[in-house]
Amino acid sequence: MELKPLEALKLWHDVVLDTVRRDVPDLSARQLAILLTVYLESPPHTVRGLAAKLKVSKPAITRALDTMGQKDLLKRKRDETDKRNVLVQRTVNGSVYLSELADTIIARAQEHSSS
Amino acid sequence: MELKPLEALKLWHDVVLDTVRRDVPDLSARQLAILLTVYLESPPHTVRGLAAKLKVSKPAITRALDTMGQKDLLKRKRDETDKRNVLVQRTVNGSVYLSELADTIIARAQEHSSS
DNA sequence: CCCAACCGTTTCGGAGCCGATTTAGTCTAA
DNA sequence: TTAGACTAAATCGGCTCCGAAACGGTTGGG
Repeated sequence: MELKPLEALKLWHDVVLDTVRRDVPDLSARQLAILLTVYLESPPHTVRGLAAKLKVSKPAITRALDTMGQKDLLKRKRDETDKRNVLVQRTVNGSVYLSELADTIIARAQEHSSS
Repeated sequence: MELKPLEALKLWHDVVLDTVRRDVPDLSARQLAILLTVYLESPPHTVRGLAAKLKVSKPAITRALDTMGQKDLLKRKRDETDKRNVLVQRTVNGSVYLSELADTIIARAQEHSSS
């Protein structure tokens, strides 16, 4: 995939504009980073691990999991082999959300390549 | 530019992760949308126009201009032909910021195309 | 001349997120 | 068995942002 600076920014502009406009559900950059990490990288995903990866505090991860859990984009599960850990797992709803995001990105990317 | 769903999400993941980690300067999705609109679309840009485009309230735009003005990413200018209007204009600093964002996107995109 | 319409900003109460610290539960090694 | 290490979650005060409504300044038509 080759991309020139102006094309890259236009792509970013269109997609960000889309996500801002359809206000439901509005995820912060941090929340989106968590969601994408859980769905794209290999498990297991713990609070501590995510905090280290994003370089933010653990409570920030816990709160993000709370809000995203309410929206059913992600779910918690106790690690039965070590009950101190919480494993972050995917949901059907979260898959749908990211699938739609991917569709948006692809659609916008094609618009720019054709122009 | 052709892009498969998984590649699109990986690209988004990497870039979002980059922006979350280097916390300075941290722009919300809304602020980034404003910044990109001002730099990519043809002027003039007014508060009212930006609010309509992003589908958010006018005070939200005013506040975003305050914070981004402090960071010297954007500047206000009174419209001399109609002093009710405020024109949003670009700055050198803002150009640099977006240029670096474009570099990040392009670098990540190339990584994925080579893999 | 004036008043209605328009502009961006400010005020207001409410909601959400922040990091640091504390709490409660679990595991492990001596 | 027990003390200490380690986990995630709960608490705390402080900060930022939110939209609705109110506000002052500007414009243009009647």
